[in-house]
Amino acid sequence: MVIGMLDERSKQVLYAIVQSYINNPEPVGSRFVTKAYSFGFSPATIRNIMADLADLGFLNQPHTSAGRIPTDKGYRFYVDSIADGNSSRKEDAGLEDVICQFAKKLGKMRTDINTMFSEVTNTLSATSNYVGIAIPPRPEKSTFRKIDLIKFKGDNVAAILLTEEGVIKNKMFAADPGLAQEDLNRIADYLNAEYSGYTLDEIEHVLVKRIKQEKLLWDKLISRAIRICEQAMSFGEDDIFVSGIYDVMDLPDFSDLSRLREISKAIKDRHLILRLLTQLSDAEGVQVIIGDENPVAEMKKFSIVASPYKEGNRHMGVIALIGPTRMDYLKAMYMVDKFAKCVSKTFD
Amino acid sequence: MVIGMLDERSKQVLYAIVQSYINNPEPVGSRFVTKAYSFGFSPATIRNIMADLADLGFLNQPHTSAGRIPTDKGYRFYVDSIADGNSSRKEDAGLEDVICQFAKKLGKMRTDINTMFSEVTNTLSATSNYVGIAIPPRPEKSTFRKIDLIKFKGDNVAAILLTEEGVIKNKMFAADPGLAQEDLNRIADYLNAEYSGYTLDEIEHVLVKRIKQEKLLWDKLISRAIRICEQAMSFGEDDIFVSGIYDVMDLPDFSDLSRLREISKAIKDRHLILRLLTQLSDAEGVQVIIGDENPVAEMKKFSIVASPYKEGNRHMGVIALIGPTRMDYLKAMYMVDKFAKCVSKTFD
DNA sequence: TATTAGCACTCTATGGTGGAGAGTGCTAAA
DNA sequence: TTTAGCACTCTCCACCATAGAGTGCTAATA
Repeated sequence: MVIGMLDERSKQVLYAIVQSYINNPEPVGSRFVTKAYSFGFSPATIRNIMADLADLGFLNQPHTSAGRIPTDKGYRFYVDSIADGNSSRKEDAGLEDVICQFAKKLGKMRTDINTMFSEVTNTLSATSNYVGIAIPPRPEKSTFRKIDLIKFKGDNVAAILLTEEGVIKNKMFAADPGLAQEDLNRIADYLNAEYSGYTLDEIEHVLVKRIKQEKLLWDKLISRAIRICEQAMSFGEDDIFVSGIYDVMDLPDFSDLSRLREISKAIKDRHLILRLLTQLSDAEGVQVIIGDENPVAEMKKFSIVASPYKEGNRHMGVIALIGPTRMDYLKAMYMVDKFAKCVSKTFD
Repeated sequence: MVIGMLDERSKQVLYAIVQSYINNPEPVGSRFVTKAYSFGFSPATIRNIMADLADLGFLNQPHTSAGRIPTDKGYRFYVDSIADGNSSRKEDAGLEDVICQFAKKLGKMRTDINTMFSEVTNTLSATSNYVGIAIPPRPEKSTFRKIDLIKFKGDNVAAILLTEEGVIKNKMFAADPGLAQEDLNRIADYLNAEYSGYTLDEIEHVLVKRIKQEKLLWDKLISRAIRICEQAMSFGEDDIFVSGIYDVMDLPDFSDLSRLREISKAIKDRHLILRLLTQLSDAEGVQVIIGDENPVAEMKKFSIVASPYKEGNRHMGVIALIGPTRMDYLKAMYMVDKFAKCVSKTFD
């Protein structure tokens, strides 16, 4: 069942069929293959090859007298061929243009990271018609820049945190009663002076350690201060950026509602996506997960094309596209790759 | 064409038909009306009444031999009847429960305003199956609490602004080269000391005035500082919170893709919604816009139920539901009203 | 005069039929 | 090894007939 089993001719036919099906989602017949791609063979020969490919599990038949459509394994072959450099991407001036425009825009844009990432996913999904996803730099991994603690009515305290990377997070929590704004200022000053330059991970580590020490010391005042520090610095799950449910409706693959329901169900649970994609964030270059290869049950009918972006050598997050298994992998991989590189560049 | 034209009996029949159609979206026949609602009349009589109602434009016939469905005008009658207090809302324990739970949750929740509003729209859309929308307090109208200016690489400056109401906004902009963090600190201190308690509107007013004055004075340093103030304080269009495209797919009204496309197109343009709903924010109580009544062309096939929320007597923003014209207006109006009141309460 | 029973009529929805078309697999010939 | 030919299968679509729901109208009724 290895690709090695296929001779050159079979590979070409398989590649052609997958490509054709990606171009328009209709079962591919032997006659069509001979016509559209001029191998020097008759439909009958192609039929034999196709029968073999079906036996090997690369192709499927919706019913006896229909053409063939690729299986997930077929798509996998296609993607691997692309990755091996056999891609013959026809120049798409429009696409180049979009990417070029986007790169310029990112270069000029002076905004916080949130705006940037929603720009990324919007452009991604609008030009690909797939669902664009971006995972911003994990706050725990990013370096502390500044924190503000501000008192609100009813002993509530707002903490606003800014990282070196431009991530701004905020939360509100209830503090001990009777805490004055000056106390908060002192605590904030302390944090800003002491911990600037550390990653949030490291800071939390230190704080937890100090809380333990302090238990022994039993100093009420310091205890209170440290507790507040801890609360102020611990931010929940990060947002992830998703866009393109609207765009995906234009695809023939989602021309019936049930499929649309499935994909929206799949992307509704952001934890799932977060977990899945963060696993990919340590890998190098563009990754592709095709249909059934996906460990997440809800996504076994879709494909994911993802690439990490980096600051220098540090892997920060992931940019991805989710679409039907009948995805234009060539385009998707190209786009995700370019976009990830654009984002990496803005971090340097 | 006034409702006054209808006698009591016609009104009852119309009300019954609209209610029935809202309950399940099938054309309502005369036979059904007599059976389900026990007026003391035969189908033939009801038929006459229905024919009259159709002539007056309250009902429509999909085709000659089908029952009647309400027109927008029919729904308008229904909504007005509800507003007149003729509503006979049957107790829905589940709904009461959701609202009660939600009120408790809001009371306990110590979060920033963003989290609160996404909570609001999520709950709204999940329990109604319509699209939930919230417009947070307009930042220009809210009172300035604190600003932070922080220098980033390449002369970029991050401005983080906090209002009395708990709105946190941030932006990044390019400042004059060579501006040190201390300068920014001084500017921020000045703003915080001088303008705390003013609304952002007022502050901008003052700043613009000072810029004009300063043109005469021609003092470079002050000029620079004021310019930065202005940039730092001017925040773009506000976010609006939208959720429930997923939920809307469960409605029979959107069982075909084209309708789904339409509504997603309609809510995609947030400026449009923002403009539309802010117009409603000065009104009192729950407002209903039905189908064709909507000035926005893209929304003429949908209905909007909206209510402003307030801090004290000041109108802050709007909470709304968008759904098909065949909406459960009774439920939607009830929910939007309650939710708006909940939100108002948390501001006090 | 208002209401109702009866009835013919209209339109939709459903299910069955048959033919066209597309594509296959197999066999036998080149 | 490749190809032409052919029987076979399955889908799609148009067509038709029928059942059913609901109407509008008319004439009878209270």
